[in-house]
Amino acid sequence: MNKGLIIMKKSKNFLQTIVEKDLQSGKYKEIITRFPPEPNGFPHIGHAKSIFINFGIARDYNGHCNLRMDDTNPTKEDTKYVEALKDAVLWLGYRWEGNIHFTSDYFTQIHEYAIKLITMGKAYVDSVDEEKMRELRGTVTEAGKRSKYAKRTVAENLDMFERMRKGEFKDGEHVLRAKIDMSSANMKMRDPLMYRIRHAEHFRTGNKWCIYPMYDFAHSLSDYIEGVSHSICTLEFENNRDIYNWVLDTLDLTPPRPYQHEFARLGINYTVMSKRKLLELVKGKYVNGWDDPRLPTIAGLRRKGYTPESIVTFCDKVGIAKANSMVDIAQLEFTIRADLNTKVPRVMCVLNPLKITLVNYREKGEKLDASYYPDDVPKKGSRALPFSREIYIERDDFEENPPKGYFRLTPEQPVRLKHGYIIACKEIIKDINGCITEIKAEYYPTSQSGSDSSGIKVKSAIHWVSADTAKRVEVRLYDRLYSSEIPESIEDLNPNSLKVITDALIEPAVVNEKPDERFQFERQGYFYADPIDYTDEKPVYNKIVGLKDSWGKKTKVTLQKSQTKEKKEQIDGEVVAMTPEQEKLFDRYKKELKLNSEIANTLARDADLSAFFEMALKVLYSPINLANIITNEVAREIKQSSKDSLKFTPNQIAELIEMVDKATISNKIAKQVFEEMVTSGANPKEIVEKRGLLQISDPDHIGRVIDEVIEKNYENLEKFRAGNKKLLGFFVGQVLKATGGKANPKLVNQLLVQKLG
RNA sequence: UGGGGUAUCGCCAAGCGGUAAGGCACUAGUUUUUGGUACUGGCAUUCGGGGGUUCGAAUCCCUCUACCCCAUCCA
Repeated sequence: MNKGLIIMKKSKNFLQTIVEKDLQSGKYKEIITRFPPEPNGFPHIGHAKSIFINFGIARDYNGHCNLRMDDTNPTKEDTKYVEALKDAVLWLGYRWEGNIHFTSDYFTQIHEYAIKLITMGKAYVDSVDEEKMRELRGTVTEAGKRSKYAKRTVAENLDMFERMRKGEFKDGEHVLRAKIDMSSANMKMRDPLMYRIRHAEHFRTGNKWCIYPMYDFAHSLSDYIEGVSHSICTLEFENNRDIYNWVLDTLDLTPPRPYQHEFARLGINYTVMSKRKLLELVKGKYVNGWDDPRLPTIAGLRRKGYTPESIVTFCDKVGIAKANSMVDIAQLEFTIRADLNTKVPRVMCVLNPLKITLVNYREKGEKLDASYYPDDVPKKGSRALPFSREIYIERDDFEENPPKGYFRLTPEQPVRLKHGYIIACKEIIKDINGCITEIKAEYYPTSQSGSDSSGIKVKSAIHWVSADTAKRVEVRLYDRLYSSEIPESIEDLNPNSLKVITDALIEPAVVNEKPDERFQFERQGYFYADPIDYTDEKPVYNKIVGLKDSWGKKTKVTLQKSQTKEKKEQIDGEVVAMTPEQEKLFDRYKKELKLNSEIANTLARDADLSAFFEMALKVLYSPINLANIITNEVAREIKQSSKDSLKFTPNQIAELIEMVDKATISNKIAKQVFEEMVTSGANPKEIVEKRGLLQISDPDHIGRVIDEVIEKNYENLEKFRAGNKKLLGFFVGQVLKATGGKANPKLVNQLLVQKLG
């Protein structure tokens, strides 16, 4: 892997956090991940993200990553896709551990696990048809029902399952289902299918099996069999996590076992990523095959000229999180530009030629020495660049009636030929239609690049080729595939996504010397010698990406974005009404105990909470403080664990609040103490005593600490005095930190305000 | 509609009670024989909305809203 270029992000993503925690706690001694695609389509940049995550985490934490083909559906999968998947991983620079794995390698073991589940009474053979099954499954709001076949005995199930395996039944006649819960709120848990009959030839196991395990069953077990520690997948599998856990838990396997974690899949605007849509584009010949450079497939990106490093960098830069997101294609384009900028030679190629005759130049040409790299790219190399009386420049680089701010050649404005001379326009030749066919110009003999003594100032240097030696080449200009940011259908395709120029003119060294396969065509963009269609007779270059073009942007009609970001008015929904009992409680809390409405409301609506509160209140009559901590802190713990497993009691909470009331400890400390009560179940007073958490309310003491803090943070003091009042919080924090959180924060605040003035 | 998720700048994304990181995009300027690159500066008084707790809240509590996923014998 190219070490120098890729600078990885500093901040950790949530998966790395999980992995580190698991490593630290000793849950796993090695991190094992896997990249588990189904070989039923060509990998795209979304797969690259998954590859980056799985292989990347394995590498970062000295573990390993398996490449596993999830081949449980013989009717869809094919070996040609496994080759494409292998290529993608390798090309991106990753190596998998050992051989490639296949879920089909585990069919025998998975089958045994299925039998075990049947024996445990946790799985059964169902024999209803598809339609009936759907009906029985219920809906998201209504519970489902089990079919009558769920009552089959273990022996019967064993027998039926064996007959399924032996091929005694036709497709769809029977299935094996896990016996979980037909009324589960999670639809995925309503007795999910484990096995179905498929009399089809599998590309690896041939006709050995006619029953195949379903994803949920096979995937969890394959992960387990491979010793995977972190099973990382995309968000849409969140609901499947319950089955994943169910399978591994009920089988009671020897630990350690894998756990599933989900991240958001990659979305990029102006393109599509779904297998279905990609297939449609290829099948419908909207593009030229899976490696069409306009496609976001790995093969396409690769053929277009993207480097693997740039794609890995891109994956790293967009980050890994759980929010559905749509990354701007500009981000990808930036990454490849940044990569290529420091790597590839600059050459000149004229896409749309305009002939220039240098009327004062001699008949015989000359060779100019031209570096392949600009000064800011630390690479060496140059070529002899032919120059002659007749040259071609880009049609865009001449304007008869230039707009304001135009830097290139005009009747009045001279321009430099990159690596060559300065020229000035003398005469414009037009055809009968008024179309410019040629420019007669003069060159300044003393203006040669590198030894210019002409003293002429030009606004820009343009690219060109010498007419006698230029080579004709094909250039394929690619633009984004879709013209709409979030494409819906074929109608959104960009009709100009491919523009082929068959007669571009390139300087000869590019095809003769072939200094590289990727180039920057000076002032235009990065190009790649097409790996398939390129021949010495007919060189073909693909446009990888254009250069940033701030002139083009300026001249284009500025498409205005409505910058009036009017805040959308948010309509609040109805809050569920209180029951009469709750209402009564609410009134008492509010009127009698003087709690504020919000606290009273929360308390009154939650029976567990109010019960806890009432008990604490009997011990200590300090309704407001008690209610506050109970609704804001205790509530969380009550919600998480069932009431009885709480490690602390209402008595202890009362005890804690008593200390707050007496100003023995501050609110801040009270929260700290509470945290410890939650985990250890110790008595609050003991905690305070043991850890010496008594509040410091001595102004002199605090004052001394403040002075120290101010001294250490002189810069911030300046800023504060200059008007950055937010910094007060910073100072309070520092003082509190210095006293181990024990200083009385109110006092700290007061004193700080005085001292900072 | 039940369940599971997610909301921090135009687009990504850190942040885990104490000064709202960073990148892309945008923008202004410097350098430049690429209108490129590089460099410098500007880009969130505010974290989906509203309340509450706290000396102090993007972070804790309550509540509402929006979006995504789940009712394939696909993965």
